[in-house]
Amino acid sequence: MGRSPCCAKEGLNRGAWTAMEDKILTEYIRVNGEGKWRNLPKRAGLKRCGKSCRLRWLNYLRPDIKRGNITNDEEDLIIRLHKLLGNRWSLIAGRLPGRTDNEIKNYWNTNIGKKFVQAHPSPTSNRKASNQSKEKSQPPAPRIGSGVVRTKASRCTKVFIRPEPQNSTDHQQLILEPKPVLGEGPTIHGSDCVGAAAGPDPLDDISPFMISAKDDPSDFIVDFEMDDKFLSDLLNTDFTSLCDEDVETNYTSSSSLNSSPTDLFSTHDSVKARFSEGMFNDSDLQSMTPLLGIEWLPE
DNA sequence: AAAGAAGTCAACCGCAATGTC
DNA sequence: TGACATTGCGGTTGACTTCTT
Repeated sequence: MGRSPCCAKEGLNRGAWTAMEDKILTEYIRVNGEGKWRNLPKRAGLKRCGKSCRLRWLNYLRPDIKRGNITNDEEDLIIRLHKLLGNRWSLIAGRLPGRTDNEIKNYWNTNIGKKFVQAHPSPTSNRKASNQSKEKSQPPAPRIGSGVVRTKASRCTKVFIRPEPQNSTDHQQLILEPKPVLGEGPTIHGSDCVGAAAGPDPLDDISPFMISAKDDPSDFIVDFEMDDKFLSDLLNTDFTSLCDEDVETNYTSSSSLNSSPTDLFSTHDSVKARFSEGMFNDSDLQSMTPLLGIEWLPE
């Protein structure tokens, strides 16, 4: 009973891939396409686990992988997306063409996270170097109750067409009939809506790589209901600057002593979380919109 | 120059979501 | 509807490289 292992472990190669293995895998996928990872090693003649093949392809061999350093624009986008999505690296990577979730995860853990610790040193960050070395691979403490906007909505209620993405104050709101997302990707129901929005999705609004609606009329923003409030509102905030304010606020409170750097990094997350949890009524929400730097859109 | 510390990143692991029968 | 298969994801590890003393 129970789950069978993804592959038999006996006789399989592990560790770094050789150039020959890369070539075999690349050639096989070029001819047969991606998928069927479980059977791929046998068919391709590789002594590798299917999962390993998939990972190697996705993170290294894919032709559209972008090599080289993360640019400042990309870093800024990663920060903003992480602010919004938390450690959902695949979603973040989806906004950075050519970058993989593994690459972004590594970059975050080795660069960005460290920068924030240095920029906002906390009492808990003054650990001895020896402790840091032991904990260097430890992930940030789970952000229990963090307010990362979970976009896992149950239904799509409205669609926004935003003529000028940069202008957050006078965007035109067109309310259309909800419609399922067709084509690739999961459906809206019971799925992660950010991932579900194949192609255009709410995050387009903060991506420097986006195609504007002016250029592509099909680039509309699907906005998911969060107890009458909408993700697009939150997306208009400058999360990075909010973060700085939030850090200061957190340091003045005694509770911050037990906070990890990533706790402090979570800007107004608790407020945003309550949006999705329905803990605020309309008047609460309206009064808080200046704090969040968002605009109240009356129904 | 050598040794240890620290940083980087590819790869692995386990789990959950989803698909299929 | 449940069991199993498949896929995808995030966390973690460990080998290798670079830096510091």
